Amino acid sequence: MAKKDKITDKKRALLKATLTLVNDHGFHDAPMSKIAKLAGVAPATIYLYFENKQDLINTLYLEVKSSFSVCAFKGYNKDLPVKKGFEIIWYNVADYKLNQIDEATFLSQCDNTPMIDEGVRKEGLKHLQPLLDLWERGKKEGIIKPLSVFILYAYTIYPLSFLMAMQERNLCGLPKKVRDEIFQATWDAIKQ
Amino acid sequence: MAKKDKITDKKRALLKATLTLVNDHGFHDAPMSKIAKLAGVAPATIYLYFENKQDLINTLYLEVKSSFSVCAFKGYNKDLPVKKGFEIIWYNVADYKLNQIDEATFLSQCDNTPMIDEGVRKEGLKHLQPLLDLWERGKKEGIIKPLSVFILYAYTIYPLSFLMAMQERNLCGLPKKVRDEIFQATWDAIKQ
DNA sequence: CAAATATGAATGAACGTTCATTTATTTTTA
DNA sequence: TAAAAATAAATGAACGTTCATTCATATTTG
Repeated sequence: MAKKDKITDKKRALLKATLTLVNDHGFHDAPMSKIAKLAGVAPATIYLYFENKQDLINTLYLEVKSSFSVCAFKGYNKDLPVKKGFEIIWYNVADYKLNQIDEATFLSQCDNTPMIDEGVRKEGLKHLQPLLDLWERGKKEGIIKPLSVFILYAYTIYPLSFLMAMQERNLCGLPKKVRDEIFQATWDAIKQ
Repeated sequence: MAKKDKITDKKRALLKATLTLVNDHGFHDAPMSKIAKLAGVAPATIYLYFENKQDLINTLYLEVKSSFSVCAFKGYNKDLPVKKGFEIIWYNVADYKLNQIDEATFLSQCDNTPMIDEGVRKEGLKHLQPLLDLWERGKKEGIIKPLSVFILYAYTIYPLSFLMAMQERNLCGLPKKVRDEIFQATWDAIKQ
């Protein structure tokens, strides 16, 4: 294995370990010592790859947010009809939230605590632009209600976070048939 | 002032201080020393009213959750027609989330981090029973889609948490007219 | 005055971070 | 190419600080 790859490997192991521990116990109950141990590395080694704990968390946040966006827009292009395009993105997001549970749980936690620096959080929002554009087009074409993007987001993407958490606690299963019902509810909420 | 009331006062001050500090910095960045100082009390005094920090947090959670429920069902009774009853509850919840911001923010944080013991969290859910009963009746009468309570919750109550957070960050205003639009989206999502 | 209430200082454990070394790898030299 | 030198990567122990909690003492109350 080339030298460059090895470096990346250790960094990745640290990010993964942080994800796991923060999910299980929260930011401040995920001590650097445990992160290091789980990543198979000495505590001091973390500081070769990250400035400090906050930098580690911020980096992880942007990394995960970015991978989320890549998934969200797989198979999507802006020339598709509004409903079809929305359907593709929505199911992508649903798949992500229900399969990449660790990553999705981490993002939920970040969105609801003062864990992430506000600037970094803004940075992570940029990835969603294609969806905002799609909504804008849908409104112009009279297909989607003239609601703000925040409301559209609150009713199409955000509920999935809740359902993911419920599934994770074994309170609620979400097979394909149910996901289709959920999509219908989503569409009913935002369609004109 | 009677003795009993004084005790209650100090306890209340401690709970309020905890709420504020946890909202601003998160559970583990809200040290007992600062909680005590903000409540105008010596650190040791906390332990006269609470077993330990986790007990303080759990108590606060149940307290807030309970006051939330009281608000949610104000003016509601189970003999109202399904849509009317739902409308009353929904607007109550919306008012709570948009006015009692500190309490609502705290609950959001609790719902998305491992801050609260799982047992205590289950305890806090019981208060919502009248809404679950209303949904059940709505389904029987063919007014509401036959979805699980989790999905109904995800599409009617949960989005308000997101919109509250956005309003709090000054990213989005929510005047009466917009709240009415949001209610319409909610109803479209769950109505048969 | 005795019981209840409250205190501030003290305690030990745990934390993030640093630092003097060691170990591994790469480059230079003969 | 093989030994020597230089550099990079990684380490574990140690530091100063902060934390939740306790305790001996003081104040308030009935």
